[in-house]
Amino acid sequence: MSKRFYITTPIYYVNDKPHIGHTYTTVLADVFARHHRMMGEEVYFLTGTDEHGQKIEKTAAARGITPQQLADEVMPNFENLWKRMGLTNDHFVRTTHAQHKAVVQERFKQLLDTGDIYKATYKGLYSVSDEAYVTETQAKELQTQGLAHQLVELEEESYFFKLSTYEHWLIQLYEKYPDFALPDFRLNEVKQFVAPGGARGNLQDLSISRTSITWGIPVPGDDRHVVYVWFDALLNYLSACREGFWPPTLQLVGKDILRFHAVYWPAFLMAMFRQEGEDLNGELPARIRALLPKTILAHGWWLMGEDKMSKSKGNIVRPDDLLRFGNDAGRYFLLRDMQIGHDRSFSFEGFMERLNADLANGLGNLASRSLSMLQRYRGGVVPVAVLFDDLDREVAEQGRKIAPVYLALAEKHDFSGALDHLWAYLRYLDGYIVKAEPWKLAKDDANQAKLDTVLCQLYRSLRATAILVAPVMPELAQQLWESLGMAGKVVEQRFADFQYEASAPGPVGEPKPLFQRIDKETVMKEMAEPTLAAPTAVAETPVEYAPLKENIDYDTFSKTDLRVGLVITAEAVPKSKKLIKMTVDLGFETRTILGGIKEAYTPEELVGRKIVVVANLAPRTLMGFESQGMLLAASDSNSMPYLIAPPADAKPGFIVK
RNA sequence: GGCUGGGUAGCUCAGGUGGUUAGAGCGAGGGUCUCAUAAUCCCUAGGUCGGCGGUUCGAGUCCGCCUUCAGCCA
Repeated sequence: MSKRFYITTPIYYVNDKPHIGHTYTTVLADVFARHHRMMGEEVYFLTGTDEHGQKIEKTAAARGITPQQLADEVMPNFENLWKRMGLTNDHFVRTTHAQHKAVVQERFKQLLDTGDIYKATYKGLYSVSDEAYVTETQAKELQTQGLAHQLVELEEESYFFKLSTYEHWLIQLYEKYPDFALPDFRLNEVKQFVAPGGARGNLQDLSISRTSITWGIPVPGDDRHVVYVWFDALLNYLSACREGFWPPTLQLVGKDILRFHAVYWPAFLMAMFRQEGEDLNGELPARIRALLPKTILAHGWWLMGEDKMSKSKGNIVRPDDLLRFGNDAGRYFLLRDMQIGHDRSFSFEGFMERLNADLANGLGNLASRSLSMLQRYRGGVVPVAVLFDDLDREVAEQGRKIAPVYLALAEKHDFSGALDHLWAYLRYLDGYIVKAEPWKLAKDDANQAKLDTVLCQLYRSLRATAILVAPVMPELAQQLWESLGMAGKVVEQRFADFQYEASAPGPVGEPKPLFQRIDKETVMKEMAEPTLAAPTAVAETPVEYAPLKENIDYDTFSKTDLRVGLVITAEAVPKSKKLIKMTVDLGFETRTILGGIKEAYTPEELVGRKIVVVANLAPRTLMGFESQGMLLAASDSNSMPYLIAPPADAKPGFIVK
């Protein structure tokens, strides 16, 4: 039986709109899956959606539909995207699947029976505005912002998972099997969390149920409770596992959710799989280790410049931006530019430069010139290399090494390094062509054997490249494969069977451009057009409609004095996450106004903008500054604020009504 | 505040255990070839290797302090 490879992505929250982060994780998983299939392994590739929780419940209620209807409606945002991108996930799990619910309930009950889950009272600080419990750190932050009044201490009955029981085994897992979580600096963070400074007894038990939510999986035997997020979500990897594939070989996660995957998740599994007589304070049994995921791989984030992406800054990169030049181009870029584990800033220009340099000028041009010479000088029939000088020998040597080195780097999860290495080789081949000058050899009968050698080596190198990059760029690799006169599907090739010097089967085809060079300036111009006041287009995900407030009469409304204002200066308020301090010209006077829009707008982009101001609002002091008014912005509870913008020719001081 | 990890050419980054003129890719400038997708190839970057001090015959490379950025602290 061949080796098995079970790879997962996190399940994505259905309410989110897919962005480059989701795309990156899932593409990465797809590349791994394809790569391991070409290694001859049996692969099971799982992704899906997380569909429970309060947000879904609320949004659905506001729209007058059931949470399930809402989930059904938005789930395709993900599933269809992956289909459109040609991803090869073997299954798409939803936490609303009956199978999943059954497994969660069954496991919950099991752990209830073993005493790993118990009922108690949950106490914590609850943020009224966020409708969620907050952490100590978050609470402190709110207090420094003067928002302490939003916090209330709340108590509710909850089921707890005895996380503390597994501290010893967890620490052993990290110490003895450091490849359990990668990269190593992320594992360190996990260790610090479980045992800060090596201290024991820091793990607190985990609340895994809620009575305040109804949209979720009922706790077996106590349906006032619903299973809370992580015990529900993480178990998808178990509930949707295909027979015979357990445990997961590689689980991809963003760095933000590593902790849940590297602490809670193995602890849940330890609790489920442990047997009588196994000492929780002794050695971690090898039997248990073998039932836990082999590796959790945490990747970094795509940033815009220094910043995280945010919806209303208009700097969020959507899958379609990435797919603008084709699926394969996007895939290549994601894999080549992101070093796994590290953050990376995205720029559209960098994206295009990478594609031009590597795909058009690099591989595309090399294939084009090689194939064209094979056609022109040898009628498309690939000759056999017979005569080798030092340069040819070196090229052959490099050629034989390219696949082993590439595969070794890929084995270490380093596709960026592998592609980098392969492209260095392609550059080297361009140099080889210039040194060998096949166009001169062709003119001299005495040099025909030498010309054969050069053409043959180029052919072999391209064939190796087509196979190696097939998991990353399946379409482009197939096209190259066919141009080289090879039959069948390149993805059906097996790395182990590959031989650099294998003979060529058939005449090569006409060279077709593998990747069309991008005219950067034209594209940038096109993209610049539609960006106006609204930073991004309307979200595709359903808006969360807040319930209407009670009616008021006209007189009440007319007491509000709304004015057009022009932002003259703007600066971020130090130590505040949200506030920006602005000087606003109201025509008849100038005001200082503070607005909580820092997450959505930078001070620079505010200057010169016209906004709408509530001009007769009593002044209020925020973070030590007096705000003499309030600005108007639109949002739902999911989105960043969108500033309300008067038309360009409205003058400061105009009344808005 | 505690614990990590960074600050190296315009940009993105390499630089095991200290040792001659600090490297790569991209971008930019100049030149070349003509098989090729105005592609290739060659040359060109005068970088106080964040700052100060120390150890050493000799330090991006070790030590201390400072500064700054990022991550984790349920």
